[in-house]
This record gives sequence, structure tokens and C-alpha cells, in this order.
Amino acid sequence: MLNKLHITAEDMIQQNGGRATAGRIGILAILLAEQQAMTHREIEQRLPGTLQLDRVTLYRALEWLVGKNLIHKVTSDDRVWRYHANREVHNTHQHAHFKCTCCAQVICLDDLTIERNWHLPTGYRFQEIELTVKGLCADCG
Amino acid sequence: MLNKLHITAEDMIQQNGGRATAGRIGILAILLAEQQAMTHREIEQRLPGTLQLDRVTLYRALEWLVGKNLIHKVTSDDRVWRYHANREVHNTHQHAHFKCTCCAQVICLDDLTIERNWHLPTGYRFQEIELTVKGLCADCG
DNA sequence: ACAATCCTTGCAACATTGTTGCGTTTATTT
DNA sequence: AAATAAACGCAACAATGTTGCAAGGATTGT
Repeated sequence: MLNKLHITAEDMIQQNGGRATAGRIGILAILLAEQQAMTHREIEQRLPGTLQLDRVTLYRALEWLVGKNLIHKVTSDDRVWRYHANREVHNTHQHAHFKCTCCAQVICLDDLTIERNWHLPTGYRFQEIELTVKGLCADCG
Repeated sequence: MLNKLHITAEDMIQQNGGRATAGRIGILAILLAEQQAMTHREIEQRLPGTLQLDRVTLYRALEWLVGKNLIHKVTSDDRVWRYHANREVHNTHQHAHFKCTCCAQVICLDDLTIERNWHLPTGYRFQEIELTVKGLCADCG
């Protein structure tokens, strides 16, 4: 299965006109295999022994994947970026996340839409929305 | 006006059974005088020359004020906490913020309520919601 | 008023997360 | 296979926040 994801990852990267390096493929395959949004550290720990990347390289590869819209970054209150693969083309401007206040896991809530029955102060312009629901996940609750 | 706020701040602190030190009063008065949520650095810069506090003392005083529910912390995507005075008793669990993507100012959107017509995955428990609307403020737009 | 106590402060050091500069290596193109 | 441009690894740096500890100041009890 991971092998299949490697091929998928490689395809995704090449379709975006980027170099399909072992690092990028490995990182994207890890993110594709994981439901949760992963931190830099979690990704690093899951890298196989045959693919040990430098911290900086990992940061740069993630940044590159974000730029190519293959993954997206999730803000959190613990000052740590989390990354999640963009499986289908989804509306990135209407995207909510759930964070467990106990174990800190983050998942995407794709079906949560936000109604815009409110308005900003005069002169303010809307760009995007960032919504995090906090609570306890199934394991911690 | 700042003098009046100092008295208000002192009252608020004493009502919570805490020591009304010059630092705490000054910090709370600054936050009461400001509409925007302020970073640690912004607060530090606004401290008068007669009240220069150590970085750590400022962090600890802010932490204390948060614990006493006199101010609240706002998460942001730039990994910096912002602090905002709790003027009235407002529902802290339904509290949205606006952040300007240009100048990084953060304000509270008190009138924005979030409808709960959605549900979490099975076994997940809701605790609170964190909503940040991003866009351009009146000055930058 | 004085001493005991407890909270607060300041300093130094540390921790975490992420970024930048630069020379070297690697993937892709020709 | 050689040339070229991109990606990598290392070291150093930057920003934000935290911890330990000794010194200072306020509060309480006598």
C-alpha cells in the first residue's frame, strides 16, 4: 500500500512540473497515508531509515509541496504547523479542522461549511476563514 | 483617560483577589485602552518609561491575567499570542477574531455567532470553537 | 513595629520551532 | 556523458516562549 502511495505521490509531483526527489515522494506518501494532519516532527519520525532527511530539507520540501497545492498547512494554538495532503480538489477557503485538546491530534472536517450571515466592520474585506473546533477525540473522550 | 483606566484595572485585579502590582495594573490598563489584540512585544513597547518590566515578568503577568479571566489570548498563524481585555462578560467559547493579512492587526468580532448545524465524527466531543476571519482591514484595504 | 511568610520580580539559561547563507550533491536536459 | 539548474546538508541565526533560582517587596500574625 505504501508502495502504491509512492507511485501516486510521484505522479502528483511530476504533474506539477517538479523534481520527483526521494524526499518529496517519501514525505507526500507519508501524508497521503495519514488521516491526521502531521507536524514536522511526526513526519520526521515516520521517515524510513533509508530516507533520513535534514530538518531544513524537510521544512523546504513541505514548503514546496504547499506551494504546489499538494498539501496544506494547518494553524494551531501550540505554535506548530501541521500538514495534510490535499486528496481531492477541495475549497481551501472553507476548510475547518478539529483538534483534540487532550492528545493534540488534528483532523480535517471537510463537511463543515460556514454560513456567511455576518459582516465585517466597514471598510474591511473578507479573504478567507480559519476555523478550528476543539474538543476530545474518540480515543480521549 | 489612562488614569481612569488604571483605576478600573486596579479594581478588576483586586476583585479577583490578586496583588495589584504596578506591572499588572499598567498592563491591564494598556489592554483596556486598546481595541486591537496586542502582542507581547506591542505591550512591552507601550509600557511607559517609569514601568519597564522584564520580558519574563510581562509573560507571567499576562499569564496571570488570563488565568483570572481578565484578558484572553488569541491564537494566530504567525505563532504569536495576542492578548485582549475582557471588557464585559462575553461568551468566551463563541468568540471570533479578524486578522488583517497585510498589517497583522487582530480585532475581536463579538457579534459573529457560529451556527452548530454540523456534527463531529462519532465519539468526538465538542468543547469550543476558534474562528479567525482573514482579510484586509480598513487601512490596508 | 517586627518577624515570618508568601507572592512577585529580574536575571540567566534553556527549549522549541522555524529560517537564511552557502558550498556541495543530485536530477534533469541536451 | 557533460552542462545546468534545482535540491540538499550543514552551520549559524532568529523569534517566541519557559524554567530555575536568588533577591525584593507586600501581607499577615504577634
